[in-house]
Amino acid sequence: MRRAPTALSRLDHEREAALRDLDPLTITKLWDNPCWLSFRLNFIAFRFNDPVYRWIETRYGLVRPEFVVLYAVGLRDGVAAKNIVASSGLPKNTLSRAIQKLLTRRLLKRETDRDDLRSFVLRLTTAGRAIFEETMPVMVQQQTTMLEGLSEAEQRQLCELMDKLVIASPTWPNDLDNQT
Amino acid sequence: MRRAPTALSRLDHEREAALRDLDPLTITKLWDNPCWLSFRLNFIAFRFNDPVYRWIETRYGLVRPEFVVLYAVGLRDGVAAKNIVASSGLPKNTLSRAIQKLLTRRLLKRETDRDDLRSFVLRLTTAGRAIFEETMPVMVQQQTTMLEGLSEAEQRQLCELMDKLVIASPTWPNDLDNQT
DNA sequence: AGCGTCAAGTTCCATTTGGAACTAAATCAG
DNA sequence: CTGATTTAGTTCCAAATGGAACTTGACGCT
Repeated sequence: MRRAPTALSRLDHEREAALRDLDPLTITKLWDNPCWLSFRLNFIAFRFNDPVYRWIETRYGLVRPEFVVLYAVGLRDGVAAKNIVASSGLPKNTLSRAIQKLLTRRLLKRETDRDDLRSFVLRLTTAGRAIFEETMPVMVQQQTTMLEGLSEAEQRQLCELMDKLVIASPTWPNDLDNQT
Repeated sequence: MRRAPTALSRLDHEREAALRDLDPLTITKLWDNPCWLSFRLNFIAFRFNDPVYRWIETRYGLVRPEFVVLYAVGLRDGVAAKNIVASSGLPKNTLSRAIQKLLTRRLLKRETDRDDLRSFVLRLTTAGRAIFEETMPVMVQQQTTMLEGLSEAEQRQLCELMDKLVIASPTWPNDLDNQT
C-alpha cells in the first residue's frame, strides 16, 4: 500500500529503528514526501530552536527577536538593524521593537552612523556581552549533541553542502508570483 | 582583525564570490559563528518557506498553519491533529484553529475515530486535494532550484546526512532547563 | 541646486499567536 | 471496578506579529 520512497536516502537499517520513535506522519514526511529538503530543514531547525529559545526566554526574559539581535551584535560589533533584517529574515518592525527593548534594558547601546544619519551602529553593553558569552556554550552544546551521531568527516560534509546552498541562495527567487 | 573561521567548511573560492552578494552579517554568521548548523538550517529553511508560503497565501488564502494541515493530510490520509502537532512542532491550538478553518472552507472533512472517541480522522475533500496537487509541483520546483548547484551525489549525501539527524532526534533534549 | 525615488527605522493597528485552563475520553493503579 | 492521571482537542485572552503608512535622510538625475 505504501508508495515508493520519494526521498533520496535509503538508510534501511536505521529506518526500521526510527519507525518506533517517530510519529507515523513524521515517517511519511521523511520518506514518502517529494519535498524532502523542506521537511528535514524545518524539522531539524525546530529541534534546535525550540529548546534553545525557550531556555533563553525563561532564563533571561529575552524573546526570540530580542535574542536574535543580541546574538547578531555579539558576533559582529557595530552592525545596523538592516543587516540583522537581511540575515535573519525577521520583519524590520519586529527587530526595531527588539532593539528598543534591549536599549531600555541596557543590554545594547547605539550611536548614529556618521556616514548615514538614518542608520545606527549597534554595540553590546557589558551586561549584554555577559549574556552573549553565557549563552554561546549552551547553544554550542546543543549543536554538539545534535551532531553526535555524525563522524567528523560527515559533519564537515554537511557544513560544506549547506554552504553551497547558502552561497547559491542569492540566485533563488524571492517570489513565486510570476509563475502560473 | 578577523577571528579564525569557526565553521567546518573551507570553500575558499566560492566564498570570495559570496562576499559580494550576501550581507556582511550573513558572512559573519556563516564563517565566524560557532553555531554554524543553526544558522545554515534557519537561513536555508527561510529561503524555502518564505516564497512558498507567501505564494500559497496570496493564491489560495491559506495561511501557514492551514497549509501545514492540508499538506500533511494530503501526504497521509486519515491522520489526526496530534500527528500534525508531533511532526510540525506548531502548538495544538493553532492547528485546531487551522483545521476548523479548513473544515468551514470544505477543503477538509473529518470523522470521529472509532478507536478513540477523543480523536478525529482527517481527510481532504476533492477541493482540498486539488490544491494539494496544484501546490506540490510548485514546491518541488522551488526545491529543485535550490538544489541546482549540487550534483546528484551531493544531493543524496545531504539527504542522508539530514536523515541521520532526524533519526537521532528522539535522543536530543527537549529542554535545557536542568543544565546550569 | 532642486526634485523624484529609494532606504533606514519607527509607529499604528488589525490579526495571529500560543500559554493556560478547560472538557471529555482513555488509560493506569490498586 | 473506581478514582487518579494522561491525552485529544477546544476555548479564552493577553501579548506578539507583521503589513502598511510614515518620517527623515541619502542618492540619483537633469
